Amino acid sequence: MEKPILSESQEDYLKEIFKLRELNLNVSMQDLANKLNVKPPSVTGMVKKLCAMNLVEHEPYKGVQLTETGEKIALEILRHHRLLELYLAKHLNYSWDEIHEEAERLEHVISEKFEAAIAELMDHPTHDPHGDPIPSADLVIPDSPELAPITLHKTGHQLTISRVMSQDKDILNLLSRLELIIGRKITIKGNESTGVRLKVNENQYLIPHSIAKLVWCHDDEKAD
Amino acid sequence: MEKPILSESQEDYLKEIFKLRELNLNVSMQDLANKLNVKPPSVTGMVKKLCAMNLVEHEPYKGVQLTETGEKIALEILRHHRLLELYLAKHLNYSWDEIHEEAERLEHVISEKFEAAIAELMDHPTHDPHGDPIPSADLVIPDSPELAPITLHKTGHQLTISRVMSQDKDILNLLSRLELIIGRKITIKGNESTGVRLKVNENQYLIPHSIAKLVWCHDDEKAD
DNA sequence: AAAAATATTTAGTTATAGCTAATAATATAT
DNA sequence: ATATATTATTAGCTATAACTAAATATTTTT
Repeated sequence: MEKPILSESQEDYLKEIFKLRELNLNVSMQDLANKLNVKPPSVTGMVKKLCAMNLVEHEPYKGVQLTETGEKIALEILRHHRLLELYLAKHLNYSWDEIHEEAERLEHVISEKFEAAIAELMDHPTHDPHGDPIPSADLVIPDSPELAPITLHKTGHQLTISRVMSQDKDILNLLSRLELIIGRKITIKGNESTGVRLKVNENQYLIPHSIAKLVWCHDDEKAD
Repeated sequence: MEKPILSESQEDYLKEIFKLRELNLNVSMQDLANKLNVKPPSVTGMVKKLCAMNLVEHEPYKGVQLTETGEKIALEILRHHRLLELYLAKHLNYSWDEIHEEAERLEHVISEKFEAAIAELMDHPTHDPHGDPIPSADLVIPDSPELAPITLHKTGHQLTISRVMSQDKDILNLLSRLELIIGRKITIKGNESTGVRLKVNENQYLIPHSIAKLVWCHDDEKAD
């Protein structure tokens, strides 16, 4: 079965289904409509089309999921996106909060050649600047260390920030002003009703749970 | 007057009108249809739309031309395209014949930030790998030395290849196999009915006029 | 088990940008 | 000046991917 030619819109649907599936158990039409900024009837129409192309399967009220072919395509786009994000940051001096938008547009138009060229140039990286894993050229997602959001880690342990689950400019800006960036070592000082108290480079902050749960860390004191 | 938001298709129309205007005196609907690979009625429709947006002017049977605003946009796209071509060649190891296609897709989606970043990185270049002038950031086309196609130069004079008027893969491949590339010094040995006899690096070739007229040169023996 | 709330689909519309077939306008050649 | 050829437009169609309003199906709550 050769690779079908898809519109950018269709690629976005596949990508979103993949990303939502990683989080939730099932992906509703509503979920998709929200993420893609379209109305539910548009989703019905497109999902129907993708079903006919054997890229997704859909059981009403139970969820949408990708077929093997659909997943391959989603991973391809995700690889483009994440390679591009890293490339923009490393080679074109983009800041953390600028890379997502640009990659979002470029991911659909770069050729295999372009993909290979930047991957090569960066020595086949496995993670992008947000800590998201970059699917390999043969579309396998690399293993990541065992991660959990700050909110689920034990008080007192030293953690390494390894992934940030947001692409929102304002949130990313806030996090980088607080120095809560990939690779930074932090310690949880306390978990209060108003938020989590952190020690970061000798400073202490209280950050709300809504922010804390976006920051995923590795526990340096837990052998695994 | 702020910059209108255009579709990629509309950008392509403006770009083609600009490029054709550089060559011909007037640009017919047919010319546009040919270059853009669409049928004449599609051109009528789109030109009408662009007229309404004050980006082009059209007198039937006399030609289409860009307004000032239209030209600004065309130059912007051309700048994207040519910067990208050079960038792909210099930083991602693309060969001469591969850059055009990729740039054709990327030119519509890169941001001002991306444009500025690669321009900066390459130290604000004035010409792309085909010798085409790159409009400056404020959209002025840089001066080029006085150029003419090989077919119009004098026999015996030493010439420097400065611009190649084709984006066709096969032609570019042929030219690079003959070492007829930007910067190469050549001498015209004779002008025959079958073609032009050239000396290139100790070798001599006879190249057909159809190819010779695509290769534009500067006459090193003529002071200007 | 019925009512209410939520989720999904259907029906019909819009905009963009192409297309073909046929017509009209202009330019060129006899 | 008339006929022919060329160029351009009109009318009407197609596909994609959105949309709204209304209807239907399912799940959840009471």
